[in-house]
Amino acid sequence: MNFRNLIQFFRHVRIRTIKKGTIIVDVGDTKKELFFIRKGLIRSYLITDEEEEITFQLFPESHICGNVTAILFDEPSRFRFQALERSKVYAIDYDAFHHFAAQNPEFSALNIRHLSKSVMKQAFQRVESFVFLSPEERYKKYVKDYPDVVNRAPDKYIAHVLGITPVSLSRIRSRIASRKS
Amino acid sequence: MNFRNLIQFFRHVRIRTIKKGTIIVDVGDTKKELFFIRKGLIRSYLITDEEEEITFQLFPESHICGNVTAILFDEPSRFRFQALERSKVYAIDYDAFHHFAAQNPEFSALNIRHLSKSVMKQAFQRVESFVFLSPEERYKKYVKDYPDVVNRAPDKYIAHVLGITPVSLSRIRSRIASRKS
DNA sequence: TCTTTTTATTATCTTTTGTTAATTCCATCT
DNA sequence: AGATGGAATTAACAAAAGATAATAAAAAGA
Repeated sequence: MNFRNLIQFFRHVRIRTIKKGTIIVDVGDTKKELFFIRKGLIRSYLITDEEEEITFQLFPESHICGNVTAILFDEPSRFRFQALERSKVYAIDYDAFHHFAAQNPEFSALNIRHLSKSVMKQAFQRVESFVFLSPEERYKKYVKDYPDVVNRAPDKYIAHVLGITPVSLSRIRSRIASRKS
Repeated sequence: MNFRNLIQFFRHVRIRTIKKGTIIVDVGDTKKELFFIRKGLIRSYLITDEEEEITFQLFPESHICGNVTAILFDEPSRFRFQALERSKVYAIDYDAFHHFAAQNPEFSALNIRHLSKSVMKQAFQRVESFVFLSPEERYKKYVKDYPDVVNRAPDKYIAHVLGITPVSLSRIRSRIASRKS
């Protein structure tokens, strides 16, 4: 990659430091923005009619999150994305970056097809975990796959990600613990 | 689209008629093949260690199915794809088609980015249905989204797609029916 | 540090699901 | 039409999950 390209690259990728609690994508946002998480933890969630927040996903280091609804379906975001920790991310404007990456093959490792693959892989594995595993097995798999996230995010968030209630997750945990002794 | 392109197009897209019961992708297959379903119904499933078949997904008309595992992750298929009805499909060799489509912008409506989008949209919506909906609500949504599939595929397949047992699905159905009267 | 607030656990009760098996229903085949 | 096999329903029981509330523990803020 030459110097010219490097400059071009950084025109599309901004480094952002995000304070804990900051909302980086809000419900209704149409901006096609992607975030590569270098440090920190982001959660996506939506607010039900009963004003309850339901966490949909948690994104730790080296994961990609963003306004997928806008990027893929041209619809405003139904989710809100919030930093659970002080985070550092690469903020990427999808359209500009995509256009740029298409003209610069050396960005294949970062290009949009690779991004979609990683996003898709996650989505597929998640569907599989719902179809093939019980809630308890799902929790165990999550702990195995994201050991750090489990220690950094509140259980109530983890529970919703797994499709169960926080109370149920607490019971699953105590069940596992009691079986080990 | 000119005549030359049309010929090129059909070099990569084969029209296949599939007899009921035929397996079009088997466990272990590495061939990167996609199928656009023109007529019929395909199911994907895997076989557990206890020799039990668990249906993962059902694909009716105008849906796309195929060896996504091979295409996205370069891994052999863990699923088997079988025709539940006599079906007609467009069979597409992914690599060849992708290469061809990249050079022919007029195929944008059929190109691989559009295919991935549709596949992704489904995966996302499915994850959401597991996170935000109860089994009963999930079933209702499935009936709404795929009314024809519900009438054409056995309940035991639908149940696994929804992440529940056939017995539980039967109870949900009778529950809904009794509430209506 | 002490207070306040949020989160996690536990308890109680109700509802739902899983499991297994029996029974009924339905489609297919000869 | 009658027999056969698979699918759906129902039953019975155990296990798990949802809902709500009370309590304990932990985290955040002053």
